[in-house]
Amino acid sequence: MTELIRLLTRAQKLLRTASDDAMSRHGVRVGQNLVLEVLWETDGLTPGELASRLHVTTPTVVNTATRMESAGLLVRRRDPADGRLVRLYLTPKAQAARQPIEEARRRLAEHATATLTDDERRHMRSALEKIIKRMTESPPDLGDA
Amino acid sequence: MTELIRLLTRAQKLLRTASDDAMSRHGVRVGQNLVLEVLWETDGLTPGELASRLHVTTPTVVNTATRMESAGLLVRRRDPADGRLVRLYLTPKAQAARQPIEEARRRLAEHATATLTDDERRHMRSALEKIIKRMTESPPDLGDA
DNA sequence: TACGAATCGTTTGCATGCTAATGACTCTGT
DNA sequence: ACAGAGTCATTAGCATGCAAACGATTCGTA
Repeated sequence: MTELIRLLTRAQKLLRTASDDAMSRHGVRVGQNLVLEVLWETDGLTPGELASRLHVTTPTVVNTATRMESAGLLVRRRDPADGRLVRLYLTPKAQAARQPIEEARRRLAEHATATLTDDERRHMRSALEKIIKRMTESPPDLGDA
Repeated sequence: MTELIRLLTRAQKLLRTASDDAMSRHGVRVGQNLVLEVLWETDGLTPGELASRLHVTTPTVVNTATRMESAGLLVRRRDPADGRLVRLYLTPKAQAARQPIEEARRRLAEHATATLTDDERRHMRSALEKIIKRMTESPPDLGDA
C-alpha cells in the first residue's frame, strides 16, 4: 500500500505547484489563497479560528497574515470586547481578487480531473474520506521506540 | 471537483504528519527519509540524480544532505573522474536504520488504508495515475494574465 | 591548445509548515 | 478586589520546498 500513498503524495505536490503558479498570477501565493477562501466567506475571523478551519497551527496563520498585511490584502484590528483577540479583515484589493482567483482554481481542478470516470471520482472520494477518518480518529500505533 | 482536491490535500497532509512523527522516533525527518529510501537501493548518487528521482530541486537535496551529514547519516565524496560531481554515501548508522524505518513506513501505510475496499483501492490508484499523467503532460492553461 | 559554453553543486532569500517560549489580556475563586 | 490560572497572539528557531545568483569544473570547438 505504500505505493498508493506515494501516488497520493506525488499528485498532491503536482496540484499544489500548479495552484501556486496559477495564484501567483494574481499576486497571491498558495498558502495565502487558503486564508482568502475562508475570509471571503466569513470576514473578521481571529488567527486561532482561521487556524482551526485550515487545519494548521496559529503561528502559521500569524506569519501568513503578516505577509498578507504587507501585501495590502488584509488589516489587523484588535477586538474591542476582548483585548486578547485580533481580527483579520480583508481589504478591497483582496475582495476584488475573489472572482478571478476562484475561477482559476475551479479551472485547475476541472483540468486535473478531466479524464477521470465517474467510478473513479466516486471511489476516490470515499477512499480519501476513509483515510482522513482513519488518520484523525484512530491512533497510528507507532511501534515501540 | 475542487472538493475532491481538498480531500486529497487534507489526506496527504495527515499522512505526511503521521509519517514525520513515525520517522522522528528513528532520528530521521520525513524529507530525509525520502533520500534514505533511494540511497538504500542505490548508494553513491549525486545531488542532481537524487533530486530528479525525488521530484525536487537540487538545492533542496543539497540542504537536506547537509543536515543529514551533520546528523551522521551520510558523507560527501568528490567524484574522482569528474570534479564537478559530489557523491553521497550512507554511513553504517543510516544502513542500520533501514529495517525499522521501512517497517514503520509499511505499518503506517497499512493502517491508513485498512478500511478501503478493493474497488476503492483500484479506482483510487487509477484516478491518481490519471491526475499525475494529466499534470505532467498537459499544460494547465493558466488563463490570461 | 585555449577559450567560451555547458554542467554541477552551493549559497542566498523567500514561503509554508511545525514546536516551544513569551507576553498580554481575561476570567475565577476566594 | 485581586492573585493565579487560562486563553490569545506573537516571536524565535527549525525543516522542507522553491527560484535565482554564483563558483568551479569539464567539454567542444576554433
